[in-house]
Amino acid sequence: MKLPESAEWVLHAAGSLAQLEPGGTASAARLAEHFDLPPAYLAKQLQALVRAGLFTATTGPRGGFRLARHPGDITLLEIVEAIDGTSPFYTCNEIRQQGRGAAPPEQCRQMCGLARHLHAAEDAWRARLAEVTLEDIVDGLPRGVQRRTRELLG
Amino acid sequence: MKLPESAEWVLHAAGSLAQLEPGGTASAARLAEHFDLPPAYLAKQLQALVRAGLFTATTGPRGGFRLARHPGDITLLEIVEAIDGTSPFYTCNEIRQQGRGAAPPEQCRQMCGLARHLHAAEDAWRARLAEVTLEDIVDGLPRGVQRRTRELLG
DNA sequence: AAATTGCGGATATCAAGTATCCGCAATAGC
DNA sequence: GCTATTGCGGATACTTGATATCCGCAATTT
Ligand code: SF4
Ligand code: SF4
Repeated sequence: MKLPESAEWVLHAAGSLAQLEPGGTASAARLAEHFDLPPAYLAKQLQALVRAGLFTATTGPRGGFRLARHPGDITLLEIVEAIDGTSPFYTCNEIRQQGRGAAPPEQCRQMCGLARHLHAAEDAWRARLAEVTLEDIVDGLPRGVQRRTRELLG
Repeated sequence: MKLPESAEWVLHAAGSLAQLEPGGTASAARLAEHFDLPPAYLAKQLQALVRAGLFTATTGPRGGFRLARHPGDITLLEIVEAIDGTSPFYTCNEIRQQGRGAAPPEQCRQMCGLARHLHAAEDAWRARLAEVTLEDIVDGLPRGVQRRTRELLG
């Protein structure tokens, strides 16, 4: 039950892009250097954000990644799910219908309390992440950080 | 980002014990048979609940596991954490302080927005699971299930 | 004493995340 | 056009944690 470390990476990458002037672009190599991360692997993870429609990529010199939408329109949940997927933490394998204590199917029409509560908890997690946008993150930055990011990355 | 399958197993095992008469006991072998699960591995996972203080184990014939507390006093969160641990989904590795864009330490006194929101989401998940007890689960069972569980497991 | 059961350790297997490399296509600048 | 830069996808290792089994030992019931 852990987010892949690459989730942290892309969250920071997205946060950095959001600090640039609108439409600002940074290459995978530049971002890897900025955070001291393995360039090849980071590049591969960033591609997942492109597939998810959060980043736009351009090839060639002066190319790289930029946000596909306004920072206020990209939530942390979208970024996390682009890397980690949308499959639930808890998957009910209907073990109550197997083995000696197998319950008859007519008792399994609806999800039991276990599965319901586990999914509800998961929804609470997702809902909380869906409330926060990249713009919120940038706005919460300490004074001077954004200027520095632009200097180094821009 | 997935709960181990064994979490599902012990949740069902705990739920089954909660359906027995107070203090009711079932061996690992019996529970494995009940749900058609690998006996050796299930036994090992059940031991983790004993270490967590949720189950009490007795050796010898007619021995096995029973709830250490009243079902109304055992939450789903405790069961999940006994298996999955309490370490956070998101661990901040302070990557903002590494690489070319390393931020000066005086800007890193407090947790940034990223880490704060990720942790808040996690807390929402935990809080939701902490609200539900085994008693709630048993109470929500369809009519007749508890009687059947007692017959088969008791 | 014998059978049952939990406990801890050692070990093997499997899946997912981490990490690298390659060839290819697209683009910018000359 | 030529070249350098950059993203893209596939193939391939490596590492880690979860799954799974087995063993000897201790405790308890009969
Ligand atoms: S529906 Fe509920 S009782 Fe049935 S297997 Fe899923 S979690 Fe268990
Ligand atoms: S505190 Fe925030 S900015 Fe710093 S490394 Fe952690 S998540 Fe990133």
